[in-house]
Amino acid sequence: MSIFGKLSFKDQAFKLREDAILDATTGVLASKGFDLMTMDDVANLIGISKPSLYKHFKSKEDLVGAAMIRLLEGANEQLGKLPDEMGPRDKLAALLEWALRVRLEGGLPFLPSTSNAVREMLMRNLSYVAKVLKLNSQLEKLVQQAQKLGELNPEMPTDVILYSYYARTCDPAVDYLQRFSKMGKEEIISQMLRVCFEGLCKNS
Amino acid sequence: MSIFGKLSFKDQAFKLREDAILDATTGVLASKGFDLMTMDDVANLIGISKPSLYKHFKSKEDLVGAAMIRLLEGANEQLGKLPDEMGPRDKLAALLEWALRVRLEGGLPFLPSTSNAVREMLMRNLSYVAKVLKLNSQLEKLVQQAQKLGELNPEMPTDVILYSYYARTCDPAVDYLQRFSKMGKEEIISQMLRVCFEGLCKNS
DNA sequence: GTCTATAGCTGGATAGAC
DNA sequence: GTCTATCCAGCTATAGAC
Repeated sequence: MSIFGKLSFKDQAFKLREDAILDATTGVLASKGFDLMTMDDVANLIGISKPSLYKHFKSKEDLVGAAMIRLLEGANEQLGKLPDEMGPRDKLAALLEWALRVRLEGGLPFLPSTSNAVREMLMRNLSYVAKVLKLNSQLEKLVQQAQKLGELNPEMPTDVILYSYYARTCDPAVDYLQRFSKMGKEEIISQMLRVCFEGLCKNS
Repeated sequence: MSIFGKLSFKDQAFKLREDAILDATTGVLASKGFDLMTMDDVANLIGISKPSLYKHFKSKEDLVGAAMIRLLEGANEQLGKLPDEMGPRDKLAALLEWALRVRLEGGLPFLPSTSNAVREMLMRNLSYVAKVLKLNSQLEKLVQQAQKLGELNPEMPTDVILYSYYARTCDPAVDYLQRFSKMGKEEIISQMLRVCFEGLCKNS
Protein backbone atom coordinates (compact mmCIF):
# COMPACT_ATOMS: atom_id res chain seq x y z
CA MET A 1 0.00 0.00 0.00
CA SER A 2 3.01 2.33 -0.29
CA ILE A 3 2.65 5.51 -2.27
CA PHE A 4 6.10 4.84 -3.75
CA GLY A 5 6.17 2.78 -6.91
CA LYS A 6 9.39 1.09 -5.86
CA LEU A 7 7.87 -0.59 -2.88
CA SER A 8 4.87 -1.94 -4.68
CA PHE A 9 7.06 -4.72 -6.06
CA LYS A 10 7.88 -5.80 -2.58
CA ASP A 11 4.26 -5.52 -1.59
CA GLN A 12 3.21 -7.54 -4.57
CA ALA A 13 5.72 -10.24 -3.79
CA PHE A 14 4.54 -10.27 -0.20
CA LYS A 15 0.95 -10.61 -1.31
CA LEU A 16 1.87 -13.43 -3.65
CA ARG A 17 3.62 -15.30 -0.89
CA GLU A 18 0.70 -14.84 1.42
CA ASP A 19 -1.58 -16.15 -1.28
CA ALA A 20 0.61 -19.22 -1.65
CA ILE A 21 0.45 -19.77 2.11
CA LEU A 22 -3.32 -19.44 2.06
CA ASP A 23 -3.53 -21.88 -0.84
CA ALA A 24 -1.55 -24.42 1.12
CA THR A 25 -3.62 -23.79 4.22
CA THR A 26 -6.80 -24.26 2.26
CA GLY A 27 -5.59 -27.56 0.89
CA VAL A 28 -4.60 -28.95 4.26
CA LEU A 29 -7.78 -27.71 5.90
CA ALA A 30 -9.89 -29.32 3.20
CA SER A 31 -8.24 -32.68 3.63
CA LYS A 32 -7.58 -32.89 7.38
CA GLY A 33 -9.73 -30.25 9.00
CA PHE A 34 -8.69 -27.64 11.52
CA ASP A 35 -7.87 -29.83 14.51
CA LEU A 36 -5.52 -32.11 12.63
CA MET A 37 -3.88 -29.45 10.53
CA THR A 38 -0.46 -28.52 11.88
CA MET A 39 1.64 -25.49 11.16
CA ASP A 40 4.34 -27.89 9.98
CA ASP A 41 1.97 -29.28 7.38
CA VAL A 42 1.50 -25.85 5.89
CA ALA A 43 5.12 -24.82 6.16
CA ASN A 44 6.41 -28.03 4.60
CA LEU A 45 3.90 -27.87 1.79
CA ILE A 46 5.29 -24.58 0.56
CA GLY A 47 8.87 -25.31 1.52
CA ILE A 48 9.44 -22.77 4.27
CA SER A 49 10.09 -23.28 7.94
CA LYS A 50 7.61 -22.89 10.71
CA PRO A 51 9.08 -19.67 12.15
CA SER A 52 8.87 -18.09 8.72
CA LEU A 53 5.23 -18.97 8.61
CA TYR A 54 4.77 -17.28 11.96
CA LYS A 55 6.27 -14.10 10.49
CA HIS A 56 3.30 -13.93 8.16
CA PHE A 57 0.55 -15.07 10.49
CA LYS A 58 0.85 -14.70 14.21
CA SER A 59 -1.07 -17.85 15.12
CA LYS A 60 -2.85 -20.85 13.71
CA GLU A 61 -6.16 -19.18 14.40
CA ASP A 62 -5.04 -16.14 12.51
CA LEU A 63 -3.91 -18.19 9.54
CA VAL A 64 -7.11 -20.17 9.28
CA GLY A 65 -9.16 -17.02 9.75
CA ALA A 66 -7.35 -15.44 6.81
CA ALA A 67 -8.07 -18.47 4.63
CA MET A 68 -11.75 -18.36 5.51
CA ILE A 69 -11.89 -14.62 4.89
CA ARG A 70 -10.44 -15.09 1.44
CA LEU A 71 -13.11 -17.68 0.74
CA LEU A 72 -15.87 -15.34 1.84
CA GLU A 73 -14.45 -12.58 -0.31
CA GLY A 74 -14.58 -14.95 -3.26
CA ALA A 75 -18.22 -15.68 -2.55
CA ASN A 76 -18.99 -12.02 -2.27
CA GLU A 77 -17.25 -11.28 -5.54
CA GLN A 78 -19.09 -14.12 -7.20
CA LEU A 79 -22.40 -12.79 -6.00
CA GLY A 80 -21.57 -9.32 -7.28
CA LYS A 81 -20.78 -10.67 -10.74
CA LEU A 82 -24.26 -12.08 -11.29
CA PRO A 83 -26.36 -10.09 -13.78
CA ASP A 84 -29.00 -7.86 -12.25
CA GLU A 85 -31.74 -9.33 -14.37
CA MET A 86 -31.27 -12.72 -12.79
CA GLY A 87 -34.04 -13.75 -10.39
CA PRO A 88 -33.23 -14.23 -6.70
CA ARG A 89 -33.66 -17.97 -6.77
CA ASP A 90 -31.34 -18.29 -9.74
CA LYS A 91 -28.79 -16.14 -7.98
CA LEU A 92 -28.88 -18.42 -4.96
CA ALA A 93 -28.56 -21.43 -7.23
CA ALA A 94 -25.60 -19.90 -9.05
CA LEU A 95 -23.78 -19.13 -5.82
CA LEU A 96 -24.39 -22.63 -4.49
CA GLU A 97 -23.11 -24.02 -7.76
CA TRP A 98 -19.96 -21.96 -7.38
CA ALA A 99 -19.46 -23.09 -3.78
CA LEU A 100 -19.86 -26.74 -4.72
CA ARG A 101 -17.44 -26.39 -7.60
CA VAL A 102 -14.86 -24.80 -5.31
CA ARG A 103 -15.21 -27.71 -2.92
CA LEU A 104 -15.02 -30.36 -5.60
CA GLU A 105 -11.79 -28.84 -6.81
CA GLY A 106 -10.14 -29.22 -3.42
CA GLY A 107 -11.30 -26.01 -1.81
CA LEU A 108 -12.92 -25.43 1.50
CA PRO A 109 -16.51 -25.86 2.43
CA PHE A 110 -18.18 -22.58 2.99
CA LEU A 111 -18.99 -23.15 6.59
CA PRO A 112 -17.07 -25.05 9.21
CA SER A 113 -20.01 -27.40 9.52
CA THR A 114 -17.95 -29.62 11.63
CA SER A 115 -16.93 -28.33 14.96
CA ASN A 116 -18.33 -26.10 17.58
CA ALA A 117 -14.86 -25.09 18.67
CA VAL A 118 -13.85 -23.99 15.19
CA ARG A 119 -17.00 -21.93 14.87
CA GLU A 120 -16.31 -20.19 18.14
CA MET A 121 -12.73 -19.55 17.17
CA LEU A 122 -13.81 -17.89 13.94
CA MET A 123 -16.41 -15.84 15.78
CA ARG A 124 -13.60 -14.23 17.76
CA ASN A 125 -12.14 -13.00 14.47
CA LEU A 126 -13.88 -9.67 14.01
CA SER A 127 -12.84 -9.27 10.42
CA TYR A 128 -14.29 -12.67 9.61
CA VAL A 129 -17.50 -11.97 11.45
CA ALA A 130 -17.99 -8.71 9.59
CA LYS A 131 -17.73 -10.49 6.26
CA VAL A 132 -20.06 -13.27 7.35
CA LEU A 133 -22.67 -10.77 8.44
CA LYS A 134 -22.43 -8.87 5.19
CA LEU A 135 -22.84 -11.98 3.07
CA ASN A 136 -25.59 -13.26 5.31
CA SER A 137 -27.69 -10.15 4.97
CA GLN A 138 -27.40 -10.28 1.19
CA LEU A 139 -28.45 -13.91 1.11
CA GLU A 140 -31.30 -13.32 3.53
CA LYS A 141 -32.65 -10.62 1.25
CA LEU A 142 -32.43 -12.92 -1.75
CA VAL A 143 -34.32 -15.64 0.10
CA GLN A 144 -37.05 -13.22 1.13
CA GLN A 145 -37.38 -11.90 -2.40
CA ALA A 146 -37.58 -15.41 -3.78
CA GLN A 147 -40.26 -16.29 -1.26
CA LYS A 148 -42.32 -13.25 -2.24
CA LEU A 149 -42.09 -14.24 -5.87
CA GLY A 150 -43.06 -17.80 -5.06
CA GLU A 151 -39.71 -19.09 -6.34
CA LEU A 152 -39.02 -20.49 -2.89
CA ASN A 153 -41.66 -21.81 -0.52
CA PRO A 154 -43.32 -18.74 1.05
CA GLU A 155 -44.81 -20.79 3.87
CA MET A 156 -41.45 -21.98 5.12
CA PRO A 157 -39.69 -19.80 7.72
CA THR A 158 -36.94 -17.74 6.12
CA ASP A 159 -34.29 -18.95 8.55
CA VAL A 160 -35.09 -22.59 7.83
CA ILE A 161 -34.47 -21.93 4.14
CA LEU A 162 -31.38 -19.85 4.76
CA TYR A 163 -29.69 -22.33 7.14
CA SER A 164 -30.59 -25.26 4.91
CA TYR A 165 -29.07 -23.39 2.02
CA TYR A 166 -25.83 -22.88 3.95
CA ALA A 167 -25.85 -26.52 4.90
CA ARG A 168 -25.92 -27.56 1.26
CA THR A 169 -22.61 -25.83 0.64
CA CYS A 170 -20.94 -28.29 3.00
CA ASP A 171 -23.19 -31.28 2.40
CA PRO A 172 -21.30 -34.54 3.06
CA ALA A 173 -23.31 -36.20 0.30
CA VAL A 174 -20.90 -34.47 -2.07
CA ASP A 175 -17.95 -36.33 -0.57
CA TYR A 176 -19.75 -39.64 -0.72
CA LEU A 177 -20.78 -39.17 -4.33
CA GLN A 178 -17.25 -38.17 -5.26
CA ARG A 179 -15.83 -41.22 -3.56
CA PHE A 180 -18.36 -43.94 -4.24
CA SER A 181 -20.27 -43.04 -7.38
CA LYS A 182 -19.06 -42.86 -10.94
CA MET A 183 -20.47 -39.39 -11.37
CA GLY A 184 -18.32 -36.52 -12.63
CA LYS A 185 -18.03 -33.15 -10.94
CA GLU A 186 -20.60 -31.39 -13.05
CA GLU A 187 -23.15 -34.13 -12.66
CA ILE A 188 -22.66 -34.14 -8.90
CA ILE A 189 -23.20 -30.39 -8.85
CA SER A 190 -26.39 -30.53 -10.86
CA GLN A 191 -27.80 -33.37 -8.76
CA MET A 192 -27.03 -31.55 -5.54
CA LEU A 193 -28.73 -28.41 -6.81
CA ARG A 194 -31.77 -30.42 -7.69
CA VAL A 195 -31.91 -32.12 -4.30
CA CYS A 196 -31.55 -28.76 -2.61
CA PHE A 197 -34.42 -27.03 -4.34
CA GLU A 198 -36.73 -29.90 -5.26
CA GLY A 199 -36.10 -32.35 -2.44
CA LEU A 200 -36.05 -36.11 -2.72
CA CYS A 201 -39.68 -36.56 -3.73
CA LYS A 202 -40.58 -34.47 -6.70
CA ASN A 203 -41.24 -36.21 -9.98
CA SER A 204 -39.81 -33.99 -12.66
CA MET B 1 -22.67 -64.45 29.24
CA SER B 2 -21.86 -67.06 31.88
CA ILE B 3 -24.04 -70.13 32.15
CA PHE B 4 -24.02 -69.68 35.94
CA GLY B 5 -26.72 -67.45 37.38
CA LYS B 6 -24.34 -66.04 39.98
CA LEU B 7 -22.13 -64.34 37.52
CA SER B 8 -24.90 -62.68 35.63
CA PHE B 9 -25.12 -60.05 38.35
CA LYS B 10 -21.54 -59.15 37.78
CA ASP B 11 -22.09 -59.15 34.06
CA GLN B 12 -25.09 -56.90 34.44
CA ALA B 13 -23.17 -54.45 36.60
CA PHE B 14 -20.37 -54.47 34.06
CA LYS B 15 -22.80 -53.79 31.27
CA LEU B 16 -24.35 -50.94 33.21
CA ARG B 17 -20.99 -49.35 33.80
CA GLU B 18 -20.08 -49.66 30.18
CA ASP B 19 -23.36 -48.05 29.26
CA ALA B 20 -22.59 -45.15 31.58
CA ILE B 21 -19.19 -44.78 29.95
CA LEU B 22 -20.76 -44.79 26.51
CA ASP B 23 -23.32 -42.19 27.61
CA ALA B 24 -20.53 -39.93 28.76
CA THR B 25 -18.57 -40.54 25.59
CA THR B 26 -21.61 -39.72 23.50
CA GLY B 27 -22.13 -36.46 25.33
CA VAL B 28 -18.54 -35.33 24.95
CA LEU B 29 -18.43 -36.39 21.31
CA ALA B 30 -21.62 -34.50 20.56
CA SER B 31 -20.30 -31.30 22.05
CA LYS B 32 -16.60 -31.31 21.17
CA GLY B 33 -16.18 -33.84 18.41
CA PHE B 34 -13.65 -36.64 18.19
CA ASP B 35 -10.44 -34.68 17.85
CA LEU B 36 -11.04 -32.49 20.87
CA MET B 37 -12.50 -35.19 23.07
CA THR B 38 -9.96 -36.42 25.60
CA MET B 39 -9.99 -39.58 27.64
CA ASP B 40 -9.77 -37.35 30.71
CA ASP B 41 -13.01 -35.66 29.68
CA VAL B 42 -14.82 -38.96 29.66
CA ALA B 43 -13.20 -40.29 32.82
CA ASN B 44 -13.87 -37.11 34.79
CA LEU B 45 -17.47 -36.93 33.63
CA ILE B 46 -18.28 -40.27 35.22
CA GLY B 47 -15.89 -39.88 38.14
CA ILE B 48 -13.35 -42.57 37.41
CA SER B 49 -9.69 -42.31 36.54
CA LYS B 50 -8.18 -42.66 33.14
CA PRO B 51 -6.55 -46.05 33.74
CA SER B 52 -9.92 -47.42 34.85
CA LEU B 53 -11.39 -46.24 31.62
CA TYR B 54 -8.65 -48.09 29.76
CA LYS B 55 -9.66 -51.30 31.55
CA HIS B 56 -12.98 -51.11 29.74
CA PHE B 57 -11.84 -49.85 26.37
CA LYS B 58 -8.35 -50.39 25.13
CA SER B 59 -8.04 -47.16 23.18
CA LYS B 60 -9.81 -43.96 22.28
CA GLU B 61 -10.65 -45.40 18.89
CA ASP B 62 -12.15 -48.44 20.53
CA LEU B 63 -14.26 -46.33 22.87
CA VAL B 64 -15.64 -44.11 20.15
CA GLY B 65 -16.26 -47.11 17.93
CA ALA B 66 -18.34 -48.68 20.68
CA ALA B 67 -20.40 -45.51 21.06
CA MET B 68 -21.06 -45.39 17.34
CA ILE B 69 -21.98 -49.06 17.28
CA ARG B 70 -24.51 -48.54 20.04
CA LEU B 71 -26.02 -45.71 18.01
CA LEU B 72 -26.29 -47.88 14.91
CA GLU B 73 -27.91 -50.63 16.93
CA GLY B 74 -30.47 -48.12 18.11
CA ALA B 75 -31.21 -47.12 14.54
CA ASN B 76 -31.56 -50.73 13.53
CA GLU B 77 -33.91 -51.45 16.40
CA GLN B 78 -35.95 -48.39 15.51
CA LEU B 79 -36.26 -49.53 11.95
CA GLY B 80 -37.37 -52.97 13.03
CA LYS B 81 -40.12 -51.52 15.19
CA LEU B 82 -41.91 -49.80 12.33
CA PRO B 83 -45.17 -51.50 11.28
CA ASP B 84 -45.00 -53.59 8.15
CA GLU B 85 -47.91 -51.80 6.55
CA MET B 86 -45.99 -48.52 6.54
CA GLY B 87 -44.83 -47.39 3.10
CA PRO B 88 -41.08 -47.18 2.38
CA ARG B 89 -41.02 -43.40 2.22
CA ASP B 90 -42.80 -43.13 5.55
CA LYS B 91 -40.35 -45.56 7.07
CA LEU B 92 -37.44 -43.44 5.89
CA ALA B 93 -39.15 -40.34 7.26
CA ALA B 94 -39.78 -42.02 10.61
CA LEU B 95 -36.15 -43.09 10.94
CA LEU B 96 -34.89 -39.63 10.04
CA GLU B 97 -37.27 -38.18 12.59
CA TRP B 98 -35.84 -40.51 15.20
CA ALA B 99 -32.26 -39.61 14.29
CA LEU B 100 -32.98 -35.89 14.49
CA ARG B 101 -34.69 -36.27 17.83
CA VAL B 102 -31.70 -38.19 19.20
CA ARG B 103 -29.41 -35.39 18.08
CA LEU B 104 -31.59 -32.62 19.46
CA GLU B 105 -31.54 -34.34 22.82
CA GLY B 106 -27.76 -34.26 22.98
CA GLY B 107 -27.00 -37.44 21.11
CA LEU B 108 -24.65 -38.06 18.27
CA PRO B 109 -25.20 -37.40 14.64
CA PHE B 110 -25.60 -40.54 12.70
CA LEU B 111 -22.58 -40.09 10.55
CA PRO B 112 -19.28 -38.51 11.34
CA SER B 113 -20.00 -35.90 8.69
CA THR B 114 -17.05 -33.97 9.80
CA SER B 115 -13.71 -35.53 9.31
CA ASN B 116 -12.03 -37.75 6.85
CA ALA B 117 -9.76 -39.10 9.55
CA VAL B 118 -12.63 -40.09 11.80
CA ARG B 119 -14.33 -41.86 8.95
CA GLU B 120 -11.19 -43.83 8.18
CA MET B 121 -10.73 -44.69 11.82
CA LEU B 122 -14.23 -46.10 12.03
CA MET B 123 -13.73 -48.03 8.81
CA ARG B 124 -10.93 -49.95 10.50
CA ASN B 125 -13.43 -51.14 13.09
CA LEU B 126 -14.81 -54.28 11.53
CA SER B 127 -17.71 -54.60 13.90
CA TYR B 128 -18.77 -51.06 13.09
CA VAL B 129 -18.42 -51.60 9.37
CA ALA B 130 -20.58 -54.71 9.52
CA LYS B 131 -23.39 -52.80 11.18
CA VAL B 132 -23.10 -49.91 8.75
CA LEU B 133 -23.34 -52.25 5.79
CA LYS B 134 -26.35 -53.99 7.22
CA LEU B 135 -28.21 -50.76 7.86
CA ASN B 136 -27.16 -49.38 4.51
CA SER B 137 -28.54 -52.30 2.57
CA GLN B 138 -31.87 -51.99 4.34
CA LEU B 139 -32.07 -48.29 3.61
CA GLU B 140 -31.04 -48.77 0.01
CA LYS B 141 -33.87 -51.22 -0.46
CA LEU B 142 -36.34 -48.80 1.06
CA VAL B 143 -35.19 -46.04 -1.26
CA GLN B 144 -35.51 -48.27 -4.30
CA GLN B 145 -39.00 -49.39 -3.27
CA ALA B 146 -40.05 -45.81 -2.71
CA GLN B 147 -38.74 -44.85 -6.11
CA LYS B 148 -40.68 -47.64 -7.77
CA LEU B 149 -43.85 -46.49 -6.03
CA GLY B 150 -43.20 -42.91 -7.08
CA GLU B 151 -42.93 -41.82 -3.43
CA LEU B 152 -39.40 -40.67 -4.12
CA ASN B 153 -38.18 -39.26 -7.41
CA PRO B 154 -37.63 -42.26 -9.72
CA GLU B 155 -35.47 -40.25 -12.08
CA MET B 156 -32.91 -39.41 -9.46
CA PRO B 157 -30.00 -41.85 -9.00
CA THR B 158 -30.55 -44.05 -5.96
CA ASP B 159 -27.19 -43.18 -4.46
CA VAL B 160 -27.88 -39.46 -4.70
CA ILE B 161 -31.05 -39.96 -2.68
CA LEU B 162 -29.41 -42.31 -0.20
CA TYR B 163 -26.39 -40.12 0.52
CA SER B 164 -28.53 -37.01 0.73
CA TYR B 165 -30.75 -38.85 3.18
CA TYR B 166 -27.74 -39.72 5.34
CA ALA B 167 -26.57 -36.13 5.13
CA ARG B 168 -29.85 -34.89 6.59
CA THR B 169 -29.24 -36.85 9.76
CA CYS B 170 -26.22 -34.66 10.46
CA ASP B 171 -27.42 -31.47 8.84
CA PRO B 172 -25.80 -28.44 10.46
CA ALA B 173 -28.99 -26.46 9.82
CA VAL B 174 -30.35 -28.26 12.88
CA ASP B 175 -27.65 -26.72 15.06
CA TYR B 176 -28.22 -23.28 13.66
CA LEU B 177 -31.98 -23.46 14.15
CA GLN B 178 -31.52 -24.70 17.68
CA ARG B 179 -29.17 -21.85 18.48
CA PHE B 180 -30.55 -18.89 16.58
CA SER B 181 -34.26 -19.50 16.05
CA LYS B 182 -37.07 -19.58 18.55
CA MET B 183 -38.30 -22.90 17.26
CA GLY B 184 -38.84 -25.86 19.56
CA LYS B 185 -37.45 -29.34 18.98
CA GLU B 186 -40.54 -30.78 17.38
CA GLU B 187 -40.95 -27.86 15.05
CA ILE B 188 -37.32 -28.08 13.98
CA ILE B 189 -37.79 -31.76 13.27
CA SER B 190 -40.88 -31.27 11.15
CA GLN B 191 -39.30 -28.44 9.19
CA MET B 192 -36.18 -30.49 8.50
CA LEU B 193 -38.28 -33.41 7.29
CA ARG B 194 -40.12 -31.11 4.97
CA VAL B 195 -36.92 -29.60 3.58
CA CYS B 196 -35.51 -33.07 3.05
CA PHE B 197 -38.38 -34.47 1.03
CA GLU B 198 -39.90 -31.38 -0.55
CA GLY B 199 -36.87 -29.13 -0.99
CA LEU B 200 -36.78 -25.38 -0.63
CA CYS B 201 -39.12 -24.58 -3.52
CA LYS B 202 -42.34 -26.44 -3.26
CA ASN B 203 -45.49 -24.49 -2.47
CA SER B 204 -47.54 -26.63 -0.18
C1' DG C 1 13.67 -12.61 7.02
C1' DT C 2 15.32 -17.23 7.11
C1' DC C 3 16.81 -21.02 9.54
C1' DT C 4 17.98 -24.70 13.80
C1' DA C 5 16.84 -25.74 18.15
C1' DT C 6 13.94 -25.93 21.89
C1' DA C 7 10.65 -24.46 25.46
C1' DG C 8 6.21 -25.60 27.26
C1' DC C 9 2.19 -28.03 27.16
C1' DT C 10 -1.27 -31.46 26.25
C1' DG C 11 -3.10 -35.86 25.69
C1' DG C 12 -2.85 -41.02 24.75
C1' DA C 13 -1.34 -44.85 27.03
C1' DT C 14 0.95 -47.60 30.89
C1' DA C 15 3.65 -49.07 35.22
C1' DG C 16 3.09 -50.49 39.51
C1' DA C 17 1.26 -49.92 44.27
C1' DC C 18 -2.92 -51.19 46.89
C1' DG D 1 -10.09 -53.27 39.33
C1' DT D 2 -8.99 -48.87 41.20
C1' DC D 3 -5.89 -45.35 41.87
C1' DT D 4 -1.22 -41.99 41.57
C1' DA D 5 2.44 -41.05 39.00
C1' DT D 6 4.67 -41.03 34.81
C1' DC D 7 6.31 -41.84 30.00
C1' DC D 8 6.42 -40.30 25.43
C1' DA D 9 4.92 -38.25 21.16
C1' DG D 10 3.41 -34.35 18.80
C1' DC D 11 2.02 -29.68 18.55
C1' DT D 12 2.03 -24.43 19.11
C1' DA D 13 4.94 -20.92 19.58
C1' DT D 14 9.48 -18.58 20.31
C1' DA D 15 14.56 -17.71 21.16
C1' DG D 16 18.54 -16.64 19.02
C1' DA D 17 22.11 -17.37 15.41
C1' DC D 18 23.07 -15.94 10.56
